[in-house]
Amino acid sequence: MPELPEVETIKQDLSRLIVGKRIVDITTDSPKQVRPSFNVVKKAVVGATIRKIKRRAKLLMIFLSNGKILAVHLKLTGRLLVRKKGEKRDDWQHVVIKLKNIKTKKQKNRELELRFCDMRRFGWIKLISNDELRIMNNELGVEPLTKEFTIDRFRQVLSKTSRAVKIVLIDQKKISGIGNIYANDALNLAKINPRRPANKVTKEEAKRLYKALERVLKAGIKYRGASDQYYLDALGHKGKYQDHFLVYQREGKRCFNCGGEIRRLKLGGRGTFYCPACQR
DNA sequence: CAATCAACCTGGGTGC
DNA sequence: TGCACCCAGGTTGATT
Repeated sequence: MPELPEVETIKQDLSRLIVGKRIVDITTDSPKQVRPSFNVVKKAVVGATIRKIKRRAKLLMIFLSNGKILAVHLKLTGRLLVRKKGEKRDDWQHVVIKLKNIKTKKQKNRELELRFCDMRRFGWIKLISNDELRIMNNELGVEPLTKEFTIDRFRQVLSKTSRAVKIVLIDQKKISGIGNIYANDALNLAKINPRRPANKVTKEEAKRLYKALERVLKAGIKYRGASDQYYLDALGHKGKYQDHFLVYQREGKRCFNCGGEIRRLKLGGRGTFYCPACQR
């Protein structure tokens, strides 16, 4: 599932592959995923040049030369693939943004396609203005791995609620970008039970969790994301963080901290993996 | 405010 | 082989 490290990996790929290219066409067989409407988006983006790619939380922002922004959310099964024109259609390919290199003239192999693929079709591409970007930004919580995310800020977030600490970690309005995989693994690394009320996490534990979050998110980026079934980077390659999962999807296996047996429970409707022996 | 749940979708797995 | 069913989990929105 594309969380912060997966989206960051794609952001790095796209920055290298498509910045400076001009959008010459866009097509879709799933117009509901293009907002506010496919025709409005098409009118706005064709002819524009891609200036910059940014990530905010689990969102990718594609900045265009005309001042507009394409925000992309991959949700559970979205992919953004860069392919050469004419390459074989990808699985679940639903939106194609056709690109041309602005400087070179007749090199056919310079024509690229940015393909939005999405098995479950929960993802979306949305044309937004700078004002709308500001609003989205304000609705999202603090971004981990930035200087704004201090230990004090983290402790303040935790202190404000008695909800389970794992629920708070994945609440995008509190802290943004963390999803199920990295929340589970960070709690294991910090040896904290996912059901612990956030405001009962001690100062020492909060410090451990803060460091654990940084460590698992950076590991996720280093290994170019976690590919279970669907996640691929922009060139269609799998990530490798799944080979380093601490507890996620490791029910019944041994905890790397203490050798205990990893269990699974439901928390906030989602699968939660933890080691009952060392996460208290 | 918090908890629960349906909805948005599709494919993989299971049991009959 | 077919079919009904459940499950995966990011996000929104309705309900309790």
